[in-house]
Amino acid sequence: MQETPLSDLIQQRMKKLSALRSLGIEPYDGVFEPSSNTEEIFKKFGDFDRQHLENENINISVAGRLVLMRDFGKAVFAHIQDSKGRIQIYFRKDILGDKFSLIKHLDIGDIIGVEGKLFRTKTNELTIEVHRFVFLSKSLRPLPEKWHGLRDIEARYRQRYVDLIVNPSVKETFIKRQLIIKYLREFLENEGFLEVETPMMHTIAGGARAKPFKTYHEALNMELYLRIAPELYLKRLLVGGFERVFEIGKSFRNEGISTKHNPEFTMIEFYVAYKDYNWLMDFTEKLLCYITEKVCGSLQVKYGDYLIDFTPPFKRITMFDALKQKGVPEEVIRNHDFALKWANSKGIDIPKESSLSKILDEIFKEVVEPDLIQPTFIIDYPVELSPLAKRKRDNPELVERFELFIAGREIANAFSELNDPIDQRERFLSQLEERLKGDEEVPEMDEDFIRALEIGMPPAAGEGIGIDRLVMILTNNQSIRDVILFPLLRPEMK
RNA sequence: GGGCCGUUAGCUCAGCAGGUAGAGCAGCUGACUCUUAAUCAGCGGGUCGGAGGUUCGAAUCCUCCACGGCUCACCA
Repeated sequence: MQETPLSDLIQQRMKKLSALRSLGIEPYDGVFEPSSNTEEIFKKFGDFDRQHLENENINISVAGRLVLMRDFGKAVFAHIQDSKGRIQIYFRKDILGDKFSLIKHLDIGDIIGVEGKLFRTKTNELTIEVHRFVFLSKSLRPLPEKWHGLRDIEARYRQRYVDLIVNPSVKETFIKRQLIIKYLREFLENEGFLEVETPMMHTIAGGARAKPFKTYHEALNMELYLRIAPELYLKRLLVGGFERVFEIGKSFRNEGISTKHNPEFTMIEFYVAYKDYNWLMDFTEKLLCYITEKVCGSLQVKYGDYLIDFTPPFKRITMFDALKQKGVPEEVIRNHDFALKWANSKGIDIPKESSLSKILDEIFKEVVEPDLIQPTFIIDYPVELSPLAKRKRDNPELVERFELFIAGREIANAFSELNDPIDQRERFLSQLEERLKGDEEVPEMDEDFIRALEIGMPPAAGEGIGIDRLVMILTNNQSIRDVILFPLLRPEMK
């Protein structure tokens, strides 16, 4: 980090720091164990009226950051903030005596401990009358303004610590994020799933189609990739005899950054033996209802201008029917040349040499996806788009796969897992042809995964859910960066 | 990567027919023992993101660069 030249404001604070030291007070060495926190205080004493508090004579201590101060000369009102909230504190000269003069060395942002009597002011605010206070950490850098807070988006991401101090809704979002993951885990554990950890460093970046990050292991003299998905390892565990497994963790994709994409993102994948994608759709509804109800207290959730309704059952429609409903003609769905012509006529960009399935996928993204606001399962995708999914018995050109869309975004992707090793090898091989044509997003052949399938994997259903995107919806945030504590940014210029 | 927009005091923002920088909050000094965006009086604070250019003169106009935002492209 570069050294910022010391501004006047910082120098002022340095002076106060040395003034305290010359008085024998070490502002970083204070020892203080609060007896309570702001949440407890309001929970316990929030209902006590003035007289009741007076009669009880409640002595209490809290620690936190000074966030507001109103100086009246011989009395000072302030608010301190701890992890749970804020409470007003009241310093009086006639109570604190000599120590009262130390208040002039206090700054907004300092962390202090206070002990004293709980009372209510004339305006009826629950307040601590300070009998003793301790410096715990002197703040040398001024915090943003009390009224507008920190607005600058770049500063909010770079200095998330400041953002968290001054913008309460940010803290709420991340508390909710943790709850979402907690209830997700709880639901799966109650359903008999085992949580596992599989490698994040892969020798072959498989399980999805994406450009990986490369890294290097010195001792093994070997190039490695950060995983783009945990899928192939989790399925190895099905082979090994675990029947219900899940993993919550980061995956990494070396692609563009947007309000919906961060290079590292959190995903859950879970796998269930002896079930198929139909079972999984019901299960997904239950899972999302459980989380939404617990975290939001309702199945209806406001997201931007929308009211998302998680009440099951969610709409289910095949990919082709969804296209037809949007006015895509039958012959376009069946015929490559018609499809290409139709896409071009609608101004949809189609990469060169795209197959019919790819063209339909592009049309789908353009025409159908943005309108999938309420939770909707799109089912039965072309086999070519889904190299790890099991074919439908009655139509081998399609696979037993669904994607769940909410608010126009893909939230989950799931399928009945392909467990035929010969079919799997053939699908990898046909993908490899694309790789030879220069598509570096196509993974290399994973021979060990094929070997595992050859040992035998039970029929199973598996699903991946983008946690960040789910958190966005349940916390009403429009950018993925607002649900990731430290989103990736270029380094600061000096 | 393309297009559009932004970057001015610690923070939030004005100022942009080109004339040499302002407010509020925060800070400092003073007054005030029930305020809560406390109030009142006074004071200090800026390489106007960086580098070039045009001009007698640039925060303001032009070019390039950096960082960010939105958007498009990319994205199983």
